Amino acid sequence: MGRPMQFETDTAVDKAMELFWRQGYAGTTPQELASELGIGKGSLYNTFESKHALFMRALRRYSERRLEHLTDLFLAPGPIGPRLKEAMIVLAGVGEHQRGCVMVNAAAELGPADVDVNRIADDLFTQIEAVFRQAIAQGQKSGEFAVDRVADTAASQLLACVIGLSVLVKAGGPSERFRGVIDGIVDGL
Amino acid sequence: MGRPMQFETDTAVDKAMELFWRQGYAGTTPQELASELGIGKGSLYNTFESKHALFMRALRRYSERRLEHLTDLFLAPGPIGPRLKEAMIVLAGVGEHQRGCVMVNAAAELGPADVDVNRIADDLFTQIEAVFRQAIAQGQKSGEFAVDRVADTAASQLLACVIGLSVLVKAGGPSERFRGVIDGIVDGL
DNA sequence: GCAGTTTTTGACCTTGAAGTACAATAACAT
DNA sequence: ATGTTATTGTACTTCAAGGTCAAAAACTGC
Repeated sequence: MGRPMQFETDTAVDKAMELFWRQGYAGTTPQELASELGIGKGSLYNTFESKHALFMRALRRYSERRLEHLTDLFLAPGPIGPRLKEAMIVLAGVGEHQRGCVMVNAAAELGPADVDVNRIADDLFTQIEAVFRQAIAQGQKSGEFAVDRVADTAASQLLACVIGLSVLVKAGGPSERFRGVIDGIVDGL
Repeated sequence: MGRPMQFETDTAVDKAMELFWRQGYAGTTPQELASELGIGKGSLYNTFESKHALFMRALRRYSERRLEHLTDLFLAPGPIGPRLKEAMIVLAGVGEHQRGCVMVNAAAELGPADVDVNRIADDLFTQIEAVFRQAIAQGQKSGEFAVDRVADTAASQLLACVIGLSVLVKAGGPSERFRGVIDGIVDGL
């Protein structure tokens, strides 16, 4: 059957994601990736078609992770407000050492110039927005939130806010303030 | 006294800003810059120390522009709400062909890895936030906005929202939705 | 243990980005 | 017209990013 692979592909993708997260796409070299994954550059290109392909794979993995986490939160019992706040804190990367959100970084760095990446980012944003919308609707039904707001627009607001916070987090600043913003916006629902 | 310069430095910085805006920092080559400015690479490096220096200069110029515009809006007469909305639309680049905001792009692309750029970005964000805070306070004093919100936190919210919108604008999407978000958040003040 | 197969490795190659040097050129003062 | 000084852009250097490849290594079946 030939020589078995000396490393797990999934683990490698995770590590790559971590590096891209910290350094961005252009700021990360194949050599650095190989070192980080503990493999040779040849293996890297043998396993992943290109740096770009690996990047997209890392982004997709990130999306899955985030959506999984969101779904879990959404299924949990109890008032929805605190869970919304928690979700926003995690998504924006508040308290997570100035990394922000990989997807936001990717969207801002590559933007429309890279249609593939752009599409992945857009998908994630859209799905997060949908989860927010459901959460808001649920909170309105249970009486936790006021019903005088359009869930749709409010969800977009939350999304924009989370994305903005992730940029501010990356630029650096007190977590206190960021939590305050999240509290304020969710308490206002 | 020797030969005078054949191009205006300020105009050149403006054009460079335009290019960086569209293509990002890493995505823009010195050759492209020279072509865009209509000069040779030699002149480029003779006038600006390096690509990085030119980039920072373009970012500073962008900051000045934006703050100037904000100040103008703030000094204008009439209700503050519409002006706030207008400011947010301009800052986020709504309806401006998927470019978003250069500073947000720069902060997300280079992040904490580039302390100089990071500082410029942080400065602009802080100043925009301050203007928002003043505007909100003014609106509260005039009775246009409710007084039950802390102007400080609300300003941070607006800032986060604007930044997030600029990312969403860059990723592409209907301007309609973005205007709706802005209307919603300002009308809720 | 040998054939056949797949993976690993690091040296190697190609390309283009970033920056430098300089000869030619242009504008000024006198 | 002439000397002087600054500007210009081509050509060149350097360096590393991104990717390839041949040879060695690790496995399976016979």
